Amino acid sequence: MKEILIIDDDIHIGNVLEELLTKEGYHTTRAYSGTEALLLLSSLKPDLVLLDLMLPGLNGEEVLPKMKGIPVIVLSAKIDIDNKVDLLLQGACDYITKPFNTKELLARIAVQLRQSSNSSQISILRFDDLILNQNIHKVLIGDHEIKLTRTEYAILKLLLQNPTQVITKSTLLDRISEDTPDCTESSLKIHMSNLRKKLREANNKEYIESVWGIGFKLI
Amino acid sequence: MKEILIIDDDIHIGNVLEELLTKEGYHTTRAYSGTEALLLLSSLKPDLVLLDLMLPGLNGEEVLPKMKGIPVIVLSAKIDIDNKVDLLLQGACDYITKPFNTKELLARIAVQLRQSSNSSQISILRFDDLILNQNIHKVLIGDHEIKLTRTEYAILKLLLQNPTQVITKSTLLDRISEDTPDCTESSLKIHMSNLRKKLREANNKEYIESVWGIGFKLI
DNA sequence: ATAATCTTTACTGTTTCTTAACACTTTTCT
DNA sequence: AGAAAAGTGTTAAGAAACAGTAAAGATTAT
Repeated sequence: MKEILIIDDDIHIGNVLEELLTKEGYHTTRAYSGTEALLLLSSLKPDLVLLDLMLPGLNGEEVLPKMKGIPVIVLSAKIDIDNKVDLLLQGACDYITKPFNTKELLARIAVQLRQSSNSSQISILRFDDLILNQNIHKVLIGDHEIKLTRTEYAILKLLLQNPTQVITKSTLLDRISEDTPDCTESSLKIHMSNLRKKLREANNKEYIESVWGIGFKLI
Repeated sequence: MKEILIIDDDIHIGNVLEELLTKEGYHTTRAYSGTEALLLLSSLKPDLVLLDLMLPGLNGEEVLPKMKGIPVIVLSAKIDIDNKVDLLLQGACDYITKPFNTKELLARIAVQLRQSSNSSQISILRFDDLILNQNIHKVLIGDHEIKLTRTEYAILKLLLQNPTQVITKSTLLDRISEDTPDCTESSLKIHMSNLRKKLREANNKEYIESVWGIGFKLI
């Protein structure tokens, strides 16, 4: 889920933004001053920043240069063109004047996130000491590589994407159908067995539990 | 020098834009219709496109999806928010309403060019002792030149752009479809074989590994 | 028109998938 | 409670899918 940092000292506008973005499926964090934003920045690694200009402490113009590598959309009531231009040249990715239209704001956020996601994201799934690296398409336990077939990999990936949740056999079949179109319940059973065997051989440990009559889950 | 393609049927506005951008140090090319723009697109490879919406022939909305990979700023007198939002979601990077402020236009152009140059427009790709120079369109191992066909070059380039990552056959086909429109999985196999052979002959070394059922990656 | 390149066809060997068979466990039915 | 039914876990083996290469015909560029 994409993380958006909202930097605005106006509680009301912040609330509106937070609700809007949450509804849209983003995760949000609030900062009420420039200094607070900078503190948050190191721990939280937001995918995008919404920056109000009029801030207590450090103002927006001073905060902007610190946001290297993260797309920043400036929100402000200021409508001075020169000011707008300066901000854009200093590193802001976009500029929206208040009051803003919510649809447009969401669209501009989507544009920025689209652009930043183009530049190679790493996707690694973990569970306990099990690591699945989707970029290089490898599974590791500790530093031991586990060689999986396409179907086994797809099954494990799905389980790792929903850790501790029970995945029903039918959703499993559904979701791996792209990789293995004519896998049935009876063949799934075999894949499961083979997958467990490989994991067991690597670590002498059980990772996958069966839920009787329903499906499987990680333990 | 950055190349900007101006797509606008209004001679006057086009002239203004051209003068403005030229003064600013850009090189510009004009297109007066959507169809003309598409024709130009293949030969000219602009760094950015300024797109007017009201065009004879293909209109702006129809042209937009064809501009994959090139940042597009839409210029228009239309101020309908929904329309604006649609365009942004369809792939436009920014939207400026006419009449526009020239400083702001220049700033927004600078932002887009800055962003696209950040996202890896490196013209020399390396992997181990393999060097692919996009400027002179050549591949070297050490100082030995490897003569590749267009398709082989496109395949190797894509692999080099994502070193150690697994590239699926389908994305491979997608991304080289510009160079080789009707390449299928079975012909890809042959290109792969030929490419490997050439690399092997040059260095007696394997660079490309197959990931069974998925695709390929550099090792 | 000639050469280069791309796709198709054909064939071999390998990997992976599914089916079938069987032992075993849990649930359900009477 | 005991038997039948349904579910699970493994093994082994044939079927299907995939990878790699060569050669020939089709297409494209020069």
